[in-house]
Parts: sequence; structure tokens; C-alpha cells
Amino acid sequence: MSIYDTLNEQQKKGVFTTEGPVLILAGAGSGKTRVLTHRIAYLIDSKGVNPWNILAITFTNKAAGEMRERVDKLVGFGSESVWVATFHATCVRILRRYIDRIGYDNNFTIYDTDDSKSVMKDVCKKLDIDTKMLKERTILGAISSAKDNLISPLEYDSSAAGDYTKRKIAAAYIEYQSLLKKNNALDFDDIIMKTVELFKSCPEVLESYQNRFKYIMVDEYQDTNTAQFELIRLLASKDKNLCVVGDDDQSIYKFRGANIRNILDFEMVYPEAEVIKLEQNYRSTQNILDAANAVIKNNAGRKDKALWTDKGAGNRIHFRSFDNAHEEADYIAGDIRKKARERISDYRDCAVLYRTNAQSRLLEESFIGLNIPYNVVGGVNFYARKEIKDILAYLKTIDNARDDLAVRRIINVPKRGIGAASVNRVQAYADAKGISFYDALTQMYDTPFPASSKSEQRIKDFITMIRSFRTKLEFCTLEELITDVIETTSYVKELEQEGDEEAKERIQNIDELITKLVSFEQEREELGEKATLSGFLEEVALVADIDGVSGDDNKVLLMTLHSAKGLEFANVYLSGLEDGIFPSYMTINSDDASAIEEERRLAYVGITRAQKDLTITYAKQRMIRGETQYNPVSRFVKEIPDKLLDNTLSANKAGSNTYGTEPYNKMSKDEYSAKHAKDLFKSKPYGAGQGAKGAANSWTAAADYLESYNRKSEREKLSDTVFDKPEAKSGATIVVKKKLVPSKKGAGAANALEGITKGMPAAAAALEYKTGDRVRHIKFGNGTVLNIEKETRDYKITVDFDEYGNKIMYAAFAKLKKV
DNA sequence: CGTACTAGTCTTTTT
DNA sequence: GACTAGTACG
Repeated sequence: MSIYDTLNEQQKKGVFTTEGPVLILAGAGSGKTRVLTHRIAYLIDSKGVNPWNILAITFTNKAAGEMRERVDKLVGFGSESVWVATFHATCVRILRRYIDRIGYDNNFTIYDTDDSKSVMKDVCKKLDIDTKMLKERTILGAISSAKDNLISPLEYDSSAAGDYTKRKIAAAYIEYQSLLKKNNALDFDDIIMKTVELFKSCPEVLESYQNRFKYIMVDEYQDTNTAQFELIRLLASKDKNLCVVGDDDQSIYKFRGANIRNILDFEMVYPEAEVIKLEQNYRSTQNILDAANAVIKNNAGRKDKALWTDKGAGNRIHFRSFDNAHEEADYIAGDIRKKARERISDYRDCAVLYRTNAQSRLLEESFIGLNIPYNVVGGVNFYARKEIKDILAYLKTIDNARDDLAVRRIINVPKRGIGAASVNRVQAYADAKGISFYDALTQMYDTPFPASSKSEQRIKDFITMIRSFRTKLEFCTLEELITDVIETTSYVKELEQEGDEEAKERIQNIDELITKLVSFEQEREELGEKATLSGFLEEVALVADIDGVSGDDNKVLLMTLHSAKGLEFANVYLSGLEDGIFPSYMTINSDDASAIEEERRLAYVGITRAQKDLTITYAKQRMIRGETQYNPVSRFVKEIPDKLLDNTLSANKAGSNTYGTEPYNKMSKDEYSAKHAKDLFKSKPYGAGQGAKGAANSWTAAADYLESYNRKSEREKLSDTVFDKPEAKSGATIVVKKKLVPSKKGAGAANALEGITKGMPAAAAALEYKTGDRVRHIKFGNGTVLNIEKETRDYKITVDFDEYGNKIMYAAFAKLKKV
């Protein structure tokens, strides 16, 4: 009995085909990680390959960690020498050793998206680029995709001739890159691109890695971009023992530069490649797979394959539709609680997936309401929080004096009276002399002479402080250093004085950062290495949201469909399946027909996350960015045959023609939404529970629609009716007025109006609670209403919260719920 | 120099 | 609705 006996024939082929290029097309849930880990074991145990000669590359730290763990179990001795890491971590390791050969310092810092944006701001200012016409994001996006495609600033510039915008971007790219270099910093894309550059300009470095990595494996190959492809191609070009694993149907990162051709054309690049298909799925029931297959088959130009399972048909897919997103969220939370109470599933076996991060909020409210433990993956990255970035900027300043961005970030944080004027003076000096900000600071102020002014003294103090931290770095542990930084700067002390909930949260985050630093230090010590500050900063720069997710806690997971790739759950809820949300407006209206195919692959990924039960939900009405939208059922739901659903479209109210089940094409968001708003108002007045602003926005949408179709008289009627109503002093009307008057939008949809005017006074007049009632707030929990005060725009509510004490808040924003 | 308020933007997805 | 950058004012 060997460890390979449990593999199926195709999987065995993948494991035993060790020489030459191999393409493993692995459908969802077909055991690709098993194949990769067993392959590594086989190379070491049976082929006598030195673990040192094996490289396995993944996209996320989480995937790398899991692979490492499984390899350790299978291999035993020597497995720690196998190089298992993400693309970015691999490249950073190489660059730390050799980047000085292409003109950077080996202790370079890594800039995150925020950092890149501040640099770009400086660039735009310097080059006089009007950021109203050409946004920083747009420029950064263009630069990022240039780097993904290995296009240098100069190459970009020479291809830009004649195109005004492109030339501006080219100039920005050149300046941006030279600023990064001056700061001794790399952005995310540079990490890959500079490694390729290094390999191309230093053949001896490339050769040393080619000799080391005799066997290379790449996971999630469908997500590689051109730069990553080139990196792998270079590394593998000597022995060509390259095994790539992927699924073209799960390619969902085009926006990040992933090139699906890398996997589709693998056999053209490597004609001798062995192609192995894994089509048996070990994860899901046949009904779920049939649904997934039915959806994905609508895509053209994919590698032909079909998933199958020897599991039974299983339950049909649950399809539910709701009047609004609140009801949708309540249903999902309720259903999960039911499963947990009846001991059908633990919380940890449930995941709710959605298209955009913003959709998590309503779900969270419902989960809090029912006391269900949950975790949201993603959203605001821990390391992107202000307080964390501040502390890290101190550490970066101590570690790498050339990082201007970090120094400028903290020179006056916490406030120490060094203002914009001083900063600008120093920056001007630095620019004139072509030196770093910190060097300018020391040259100007680090003199033996006593300070001639208060502000000068403050700067002198700052320099002394940084210098003492640097000394400390040499003698103390990292833990002592970070505690010293926090103490000396009084960072936490200031937060304590603020004392509010937000400040408490920030302090907790800082504590968590210290914990992370301490455990980093311990880990390194256990490995017998010295924990360096640069090492910590580097690890921190390369973490992804999904990395911190573990199945240890018994909690429901909420995340985007993108984050869910690679995971599986007994119960999966796909929420917000509406044309306009998923697929998104952007892709529906895109000129590029392949955009919708990428969304469909995302749907395929979502469906195939489910092992046992898949629930798909749809809400007729949903608030997006403070704007109410009405969308039809997602076209992807319609691609699933009725017989696989427990609640078919035609039998479902949501699917009836009243709300327009036809997917729409090339229609503006407002136009579309207004059309459906009208339908909805016709059948049902605007609900009293809806916020005033929601009503107003729906009205605006309806009005916009009518305006665009020149239905002037209807619009005027709408407007007149609103202001004729004596009770129209409600918050809603005020909001409508505000929107209406400046934009001179006159009149509108009679149908829509009827519903709105009925609903609006109700919305503002009828608070569902009164003084003395118990209410619940999403953040502060339960409390008692002490006082309600009517103001012109809204109600001012005083609540005594059980845990947080007295708070005064406005009804429209607090969204208190009676309990 | 620091603060408080306002206007504008955002969101499709992220290593 | 949330956040941020920019501005006017003390």
C-alpha cells in the first residue's frame, strides 16, 4: 500500500509524469493540490530528487502554507528544503540578494497601493497633470498593466506618440519610476518585473537559479500574467521540467493582468507538453456540478471538459427571491441559524459569497441581529488601516532612511508642530540637492548650533528620536523597539485620551500589530534565524486578506467570489444574483464581449464552492452607494436548467414579467433602474421602512429616465405633486428638494410619484420606536430610547446603550431597530 | 499651525 | 452611505 494508491488514474499520471513540460487541466474540486503535493513526494522519495531542487509557486500565502503543510506530512525528512512560496515572496527573496546588480539597494521597501497613490499625487503635481481630467487611479492602472506586460517607461513612451493621454501617462510613468527608485522602493508589479529584468541583465544570476530549480510547479496557472509567465519561462528554460496546474474556467483575474492565453496556449509554447485532464470532482453533488456545467458552457473558447462525480444527485439548488436586500440578508442569516440549531451544519460549514465588498454590510447587520458568529474576509485590509500604517511608517523610517514617503507620513504624527510649511521647505531643499527627504532634514537641522526657533527645535528633536530608535534596533529585540516607538511618540496615549469607540479599536489594532511582530520574532528564532526589521516589513507588505482565514473558528465566512476561489463549504449562499450586480453593469455595458465571460467564470467558481447545498438569492430592490436600484434576475440563474432548481424562475414572483426578467443590454443604470422603479411603484407603494434618501434617489432615477425620454409633462406633474402635499415637510421631501432645485430637474413619472409620495411622509413620520422603547444599533448593540426630538430634517434620538452609554444620533443614519 | 466643515468620489474584483 | 481631499477660518 503506497500513498499513491488512493489517486485516480489521471491523478497518477499527473504525479508520475515528472520530466518535461506538463499541463494539468484541473477542474474545480478535482484534487489538484493532492496531485501537486504527491508529485513533490514522488520526486523526492522515488526519483531521488533533492528537495532543494524543487520550486512550487502559488498566488496566496494561504495556498503556499497549505501546500507546505501537506508536503511536510507526505515527505517527512527534507521537506523543509522544498521552496514553496508565492510569486511575490519568491521574487522578493531573489531581489533581496541580487537587486543591487540593477541599481537598487538590497534593503528596498515595498509600496502598497496607498503608497503608490501618494507618489502618483506628487508626480501629477510636479508634471502639472490635471487630475480631474486624468485621475491618479487611471494612470496607476495604466502603469500597472504596462508592468504586468513588462513594458518599461521608455518603451511605453515610444509607443505613445500621437496619443495625448498616453503621452501624459508615459511622462507620469517615467517620473513615478524615478521617484520609486530614489526612495529605494518597489511597488507590487515591480517585484515581478524587476526580477525578470534582473534575470535578463545578469545571466549568471539566472543560471544559478536554473541550476537550483530543476523541477518547477505552478499552481493556479490560469491567473498568471505576462511577467509571471516570462519569469517561469526563464527559470524553466534549461531543464524544462515545468508542471503547471490550472483551470481556464476559473480565470477571474483579468483585471489584474492575468492572461488566459498562458494556459490556453501552453501547448503551443511547449509542443512536447503532456496534457492531463482531471475531470472527476470529489467535492460537490451532481446537481451542483450540472448547474456549474450548464452555466460555463455558454462561454466560447474554453478547453473542452466536463466535471462529473460518483456522488448522488443530492439536493436541488435552492433559489429564493426577495423584495429587497434586507429580506435577502435576513433569510440567509435565518437559514444558517436554522441549520446550526437543527445540527445540520456548523457555522463554519457555511459561507456567503457576493460580488462586491459593499454587499457585506447588510448581511453583517442580519448576522448581528441573530447573534450568529461570522467573519468578513477582505474589505479594509488590516495593514491599510491608518494607525497600522503610521506605526509601520516609523519602522520603515528606522529601517530605510531613503523611504521619503514613510518619513513624511510620520514627521508630524502624532502632532508635534512640524507643519506643511516646514515639510515643503525641506522637500524643496531635497529636490534641489537631489537627496532624500531625511538626508535633507539632517543636513538642514542636524547641526551643532542651537535651534533659533521653536519649530527648528522640534525638528531637531525628531531627528534625535529617530536616531535613538536606530541605535536601539542594533541592541534590542524588535518587540522592545516597537514598544519604545509607541511609548516615545505617545501614539497610544493620544488615542487613549480621545477615548471614543474608534480610538479603542485603533489601540486594539496596534496591540494586534505588536502580537504579530512578537510571533514573527519567535518564529524566526525557532528557525535559528535572526528576526530582522526588514524581514518583518516585507512579510507584512505581502499579506493578502485571505491569508488570515482559517477554519478554526466556528464562524460563518462572508467574502467576495474572488476571495472564495480555492475554498469549499458544505453550504454556500450566492447572494445578489442580479443583472447589474452580478454580472456587473460594467461588464454588461462593456464593448468587450469577453468581459461577461469572465463574470460567468466567476459564477462557475461560486457554484463549485458548494459541497452539499447551494442557495442562490435575488433581491428586487437594493441600495447601492445610497441609490436604490431595481434589477432583474441574473442571466446566470437563467442559464441553470429549471429542473435543477427547487423553485423555478417562472413559478417565482421575482421572475414574473412585472419586474422584467429580460436581461437588458446597453441601457444606462439610471434608465434601467427607473424603468423597474416604475413597475414596482405601480404594484406597491414605496415602503414606509425605507429611508428618505432611498425614496429621493428612486425618484431622481425615475425623473432622469423621463427626462432622457423627453416626457416633460409627466416630470412636471411629479414635481408639483410633491410640493403640493401639505405633509410634504418630511425629510424625504427635503432631500428631494435638495436634489431637485440645484439640478433644475422639473417633473416626472406619475406612477413613481404616487408610490413615493405615499411612502415618503410615512418614512419620516413613523419611527418604529418611541421614548422608553428598547432598540438595537449595528455597532453599539442594545439600548433604551431616552428622548426623541424632531428637527427640520430628521429626528434626533438619544439612546442609553447598555454597553456604550448615552449617544445622540439622527434617526435616518442610526437605523435603530426596535427589539 | 490646526481645526471644522464641505464637496466630490466611490466600488467590480486584489497579489 | 462612507471616506477623503480640499478649503476657509480661528
